[in-house]
Amino acid sequence: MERFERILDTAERVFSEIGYESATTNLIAIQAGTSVGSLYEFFPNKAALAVALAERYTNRIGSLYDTLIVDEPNLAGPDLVSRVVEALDQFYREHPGAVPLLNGRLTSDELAGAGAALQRALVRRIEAVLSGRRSDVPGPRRQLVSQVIAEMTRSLLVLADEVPLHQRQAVVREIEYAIIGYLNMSIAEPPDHQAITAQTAPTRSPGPAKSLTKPSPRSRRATT
Amino acid sequence: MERFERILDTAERVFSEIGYESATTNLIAIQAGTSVGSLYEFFPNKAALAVALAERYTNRIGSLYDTLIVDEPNLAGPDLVSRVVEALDQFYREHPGAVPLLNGRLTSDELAGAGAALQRALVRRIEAVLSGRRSDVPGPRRQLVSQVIAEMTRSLLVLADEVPLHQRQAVVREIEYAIIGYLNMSIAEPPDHQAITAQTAPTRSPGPAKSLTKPSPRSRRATT
DNA sequence: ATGAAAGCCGAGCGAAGGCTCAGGTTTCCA
DNA sequence: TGGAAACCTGAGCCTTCGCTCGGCTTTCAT
Repeated sequence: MERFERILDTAERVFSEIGYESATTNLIAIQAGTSVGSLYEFFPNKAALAVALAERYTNRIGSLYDTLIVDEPNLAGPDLVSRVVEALDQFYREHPGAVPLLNGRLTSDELAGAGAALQRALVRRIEAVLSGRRSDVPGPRRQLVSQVIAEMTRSLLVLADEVPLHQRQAVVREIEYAIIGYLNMSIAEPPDHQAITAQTAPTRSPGPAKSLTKPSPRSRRATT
Repeated sequence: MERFERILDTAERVFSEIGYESATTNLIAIQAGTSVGSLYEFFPNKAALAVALAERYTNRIGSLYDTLIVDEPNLAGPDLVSRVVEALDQFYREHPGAVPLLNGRLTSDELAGAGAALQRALVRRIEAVLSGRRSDVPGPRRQLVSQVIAEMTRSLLVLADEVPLHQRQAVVREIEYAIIGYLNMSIAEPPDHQAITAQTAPTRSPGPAKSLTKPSPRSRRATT
């Protein structure tokens, strides 16, 4: 195996085991069966290790999306959401180091940028799907909705990752409900042919805002 | 002003300006018009500053929730969501330091615990509201749903905080749609009288999973 | 006025760890 | 086999803070 790859894989393991901050370049080098000196032949500094890792993850996740999204232009929305969310969950299960690295649980500097890059890449892909399927929704709004979906997915997958293992699948399912529910609420099919023409954010239109989720009268408690 | 308070307020400002990691205890002391020595009279170490700050924020946000939630047992769901989300948004606008401090954009150790404590407190409150209003939903599921709502709120408020100022309000509105949409999807009123009796997670029930969000046939693109 | 107790100060100690570079080892051609 | 170029090594340099502590200043009772 190439030295470069071996160092990077070791860094992945060490970071995921003890965290980026606690990991020392010396430890990574030794665990990789080499020395700090050699490590610094390949990586100009410690952060570069994390950045390289983040890029590797980002590329893989990007491909994942492309496989799932581009290849299935006819899949129903909810099914597509399920697929993508479950694939991402699987990816994070297989690469536990990716969660803290890409989702900012570590100090700022160049690392924050790596996580942000992944988010941007995903937002772009979600936006592409939305454009293809819901051209009735104005562009700027599609972008906003894509950002929100990407963020919901990211943060709820982190939650799934933190929750006890036997609850993980349940949380993942909730992510799907959350995304579908949000889509229904925010860019529901126009009531009549093409009613929605508002700009970025329809001042109050999308949600009928009926007293959904309100208790049925009979079950209301006598509080007071 | 008490020395203790002045130091804490200065720490709040310095942390929010240059971040927890970059902030040195010397700088905080000097900016507070005192010396490191005195700072360490009040706080046993640097982390204690952040923890004290986090506790102050947590208490205030807790009260905020209580004011909004406990006092309004009859408000319709969507209106309650609006209120809470907008109040939280306002709080974060007024206390920019609270966002990174409570939402983990900083290194682990005792700080992670502070953010987690806030989340737990909020989950508990959301769960209380849900219990009062939707006693038809099984307890464990209410807890899961509460966790998801708390997490959505947290992460999307962070997004609102990162987005250009003129988009902030739009993102906040999306948070409301997301929560309402999720509630509709995950714990919709039982179709008939009380159909849902499943345990933690109804294997596939909540979402009708019809092809919502699918394009109307006419607008489907010709992507091969 | 005086002494001592309480409070405050900040130079600098010590630990941690990222990174360097002088020297050692290996490779490989002649 | 000689030798030199390429490669590898890790002891330790050097910087950066968190935190301490010996001494200075203020306060206040006598």
